[in-house]
Amino acid sequence: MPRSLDERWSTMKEVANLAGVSKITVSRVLRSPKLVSPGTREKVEKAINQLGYVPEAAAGALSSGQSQIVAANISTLSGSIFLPTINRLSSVLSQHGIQLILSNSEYSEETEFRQLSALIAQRPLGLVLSNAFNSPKRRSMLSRIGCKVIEIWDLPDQPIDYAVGFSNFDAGYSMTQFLFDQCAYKKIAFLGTKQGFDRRSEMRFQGYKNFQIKYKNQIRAVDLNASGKGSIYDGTIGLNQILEKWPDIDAIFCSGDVLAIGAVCEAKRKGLRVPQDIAISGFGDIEFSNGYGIDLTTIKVRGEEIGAHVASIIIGDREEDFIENKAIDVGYDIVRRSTA
Amino acid sequence: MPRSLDERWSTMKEVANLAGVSKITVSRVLRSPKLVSPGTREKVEKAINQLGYVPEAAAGALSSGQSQIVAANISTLSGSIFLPTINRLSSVLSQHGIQLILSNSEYSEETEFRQLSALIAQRPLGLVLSNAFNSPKRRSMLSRIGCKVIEIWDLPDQPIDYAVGFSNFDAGYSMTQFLFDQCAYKKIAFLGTKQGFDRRSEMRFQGYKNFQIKYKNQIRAVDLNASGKGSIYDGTIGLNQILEKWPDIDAIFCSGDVLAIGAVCEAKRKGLRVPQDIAISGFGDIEFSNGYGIDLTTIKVRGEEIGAHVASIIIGDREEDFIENKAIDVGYDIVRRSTA
DNA sequence: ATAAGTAATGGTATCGGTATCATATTTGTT
DNA sequence: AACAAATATGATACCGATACCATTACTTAT
Repeated sequence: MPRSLDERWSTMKEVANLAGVSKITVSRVLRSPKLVSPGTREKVEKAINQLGYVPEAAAGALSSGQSQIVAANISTLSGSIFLPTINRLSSVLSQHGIQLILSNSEYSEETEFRQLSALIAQRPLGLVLSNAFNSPKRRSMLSRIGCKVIEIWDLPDQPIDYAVGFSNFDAGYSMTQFLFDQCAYKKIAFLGTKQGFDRRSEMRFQGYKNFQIKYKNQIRAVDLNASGKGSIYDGTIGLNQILEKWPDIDAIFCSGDVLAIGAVCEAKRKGLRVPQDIAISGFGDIEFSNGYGIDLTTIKVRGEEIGAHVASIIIGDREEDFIENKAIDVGYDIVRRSTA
Repeated sequence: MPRSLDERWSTMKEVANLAGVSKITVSRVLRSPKLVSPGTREKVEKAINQLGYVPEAAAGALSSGQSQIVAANISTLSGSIFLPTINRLSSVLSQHGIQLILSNSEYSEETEFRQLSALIAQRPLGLVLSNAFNSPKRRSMLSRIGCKVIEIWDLPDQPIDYAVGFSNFDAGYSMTQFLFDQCAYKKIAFLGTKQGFDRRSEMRFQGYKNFQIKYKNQIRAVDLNASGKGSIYDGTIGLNQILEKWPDIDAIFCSGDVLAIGAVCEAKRKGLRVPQDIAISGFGDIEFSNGYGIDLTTIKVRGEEIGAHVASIIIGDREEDFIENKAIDVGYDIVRRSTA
């Protein structure tokens, strides 16, 4: 039975005394029960239950030089794009008794550096980072950390350690190709926000551009620098800008779903039929892209899969997969719904 | 400068040697610099930078009996309802050098118990719980933990320790009253999911019921037990069930925004005008309630505020507020948009 | 029968900080 | 000038686990 507020938690020593064994035997019961004879194990387990003993992680970490902690620093929590990844990661780790420390740099490099120090102080088993575009300073800091560093959501050319994600360039290229070949839209525009802090949208634009150049199509792109948020409202603005500049386009590839949804709403408001008059596609497959009468054609990112891979890397149950290449490309899916 | 992979991180002792002082002085420079003379402090700081020293949290925690960790166990991450709270909490704590461990019970009591043990092992400064409805077993487990236990998002009758949230009962009552008095809808139905694992919806229903009884209005409620998810699809089903049972109703109060959005879409699909033919309100003010051509009338929960209060409690910068009552009611806002 | 091996357990040092108390120096008071 | 108080620093023990090596009791192989 656990103790009241002002008392201390019982220690391994106390459990050992109660069970009539030594500390180290208690430790073995908890960490490698196979080394302990069934009889002894039972005595110890009984003592543990009786005292409500919960081992102190700090002591174990200090002694073994190994914490049971994984730290994740992600650039944003609000947009909820990382949620499926975090969710899966947290759930798998939890099954292995590993805790997840989450910190959120809110797209600020300075904040990230400060937080990184705090995370290093925990001597985590692994460090998960969503901000895959590394400055040299950041790279050199991270390469010396001494735990598994896993960059997620994007595939940098040279992973610091491991990377799990997909290529935004490919995604941009594929969607353009899909619109052009599969759906037979021939005049495709790109609508995006160039956010200084998130170059992924830019990579998708490069994919679009590359396809267009390859097939000698005209590049029509509107860059919504001003807002930089990719909001629904931006989508409405963007649609109008594009129609003004190129009245003859038949499809718009938006760099994000929220933009796309804004564009769809605005198109409908103007009396345009989607996709007959204008087709619109997005990126991300956020929770609300499907339903609400929107039913967006988009690219689905395999967020959960990323989380599962990250967990595997940390737990170390599939080292063999990484002998050649420490980067895993989980790919993406083009989901055709009714807007394109 | 930090070391390469196979080396150890430098220790406080090494910093002390390099600076020509004792360990404890280094510790003071980091924890209470005011106790150290400026000259010494400078020497030590120089040594810290030179070695790239980052203190080991586990050792500090073990020695002081105080980790710099707060643990949060929330019932779900997917719905993103807790995100603003977690986000704010994490950001304030981070400024104080406190890390947030997040775990997710996925609405399973068994999982929660297992995770709670793992969290206790960290000897956290505070334990934040979203699952405010306590079984006696859970209560007795939690009351002995020995750190600040903070229940969030709801206000239990008897907080274990602290509570920050709002009354779902009041919210249900207020919205019904608002629809009845302010908006002058006289035949109001309630559409909800009774999820065995989340009794908050049920509390809102009780609020609705109480108001209706008080004003001798007929209680019209449809309970979508089957799905239990409160999905968009459930909303469409629910709307039809209600219209079938009570064709003359003029407003529906949905227990959640997603349900409400489903109901709005279905109403429009059937050619009903919202709110003229039927008014619909939700609960939660999720990110997509506003926009998408939905523009839902709903109850906005002050999630960020909850996070801020929780952080204050943990940091302990406002003990005075809690002398009388350890529960903080942050309230909620009724947001009138175009669906009611 | 003896050497070698395995299983089960324990003793002791140690991880890297902080608490506590002690000491030395400086400053302030009357 | 003498003593108290404040400031600055250090010595030592200790937090609660695990690592490492040692020990004992039994097996198994030759």
